[in-house]
Amino acid sequence: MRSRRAELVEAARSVFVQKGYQQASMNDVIAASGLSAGAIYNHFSGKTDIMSAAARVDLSPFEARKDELPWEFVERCLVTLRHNVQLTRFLAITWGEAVTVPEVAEVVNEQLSLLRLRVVASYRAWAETELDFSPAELESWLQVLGSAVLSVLTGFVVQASTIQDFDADSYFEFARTILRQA
Amino acid sequence: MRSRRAELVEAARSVFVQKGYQQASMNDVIAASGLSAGAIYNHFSGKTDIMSAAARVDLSPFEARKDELPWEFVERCLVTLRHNVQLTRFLAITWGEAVTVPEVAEVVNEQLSLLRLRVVASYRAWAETELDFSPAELESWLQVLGSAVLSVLTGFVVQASTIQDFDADSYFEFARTILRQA
DNA sequence: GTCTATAGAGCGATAGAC
DNA sequence: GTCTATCGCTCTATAGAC
Repeated sequence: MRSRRAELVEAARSVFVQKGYQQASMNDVIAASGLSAGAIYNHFSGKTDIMSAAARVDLSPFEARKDELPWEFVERCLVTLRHNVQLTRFLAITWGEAVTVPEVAEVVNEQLSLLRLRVVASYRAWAETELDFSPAELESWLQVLGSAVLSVLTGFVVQASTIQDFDADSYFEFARTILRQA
Repeated sequence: MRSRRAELVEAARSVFVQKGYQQASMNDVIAASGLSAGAIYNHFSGKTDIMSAAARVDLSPFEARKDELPWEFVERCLVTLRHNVQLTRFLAITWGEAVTVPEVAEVVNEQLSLLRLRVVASYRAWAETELDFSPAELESWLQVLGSAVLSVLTGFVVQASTIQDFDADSYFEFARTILRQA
């Protein structure tokens, strides 16, 4: 059974994704939770506190599976985003909020850095058995590829959220081209 | 000489980039402009109106020059962003705001679509003299390349704004690799 | 076209009962 | 741990003088 705190975070997130963090009022969050002001403030110190908790989305769908090739992993991340419009919207909102709210910035930095680590680890494991790089070459190659993958993922989120006639198919074709060129 | 309206938009933008659109109050904007509430509301119908005006940033640095190769054009866009941290931050904030504020969404959609058109036009002009595509192949290739370039640019904005130890050099190396593979 | 003053609503957060 | 009631403040926007 889910903890009350997790329940409140989920309610808050559903409000933030519709209205944005700042335009959503605590009354909105309270109404969505089905509880009362007192209940919320017993679990969170204030609005910023619940904002940073909401920003910490579940990253378990963005974890490489065993025996999954690096580009399969990344493409699965993209597919997850494509099929979860609410999540994609929420990420775009959150990244914008991170620029001006330090508590959100901390969470976003943490999560994007973790995602980069996972991507790099996936490519490293593959490269060590399949490619013939010197250690220095390998690290440099991994840095560049980390930038590439993060760009593919963040680019998808921004464009899918803001461009009206966004062409996801062209985007996937581009992504596949990038990811496989080892 | 700059119009009063443009002056007010500039003041508003300097506030929004520091505090975010919603957290900035009209009093903040009024103070930054050096004028008064009455003056602002004489030129704008309300806060949303001045927000959408501020979101419409100057795109003239993101225009291809004559005889500029496509990847030179895109790399110059990246360099412009790299050297203008305030602009990069502001774009990240604005794209987040676009998700929940229709008036901002309209501007962002318009500007990113224009940018894509410019990129595609630049690559098309080059491809027509240098490459040997059939018309159908060319259009498909341009779509994919448009996605690639927009991803490079939006990815830079998001990562530079949110990742603490963002490595711009690796990013540029990745970008150059992408853009030149025709 | 710009000013000052303020209306009127909504905000985040708290107190105290249960 | 959750409730209701409410405080004190800030917000956007307007009115009316100049």
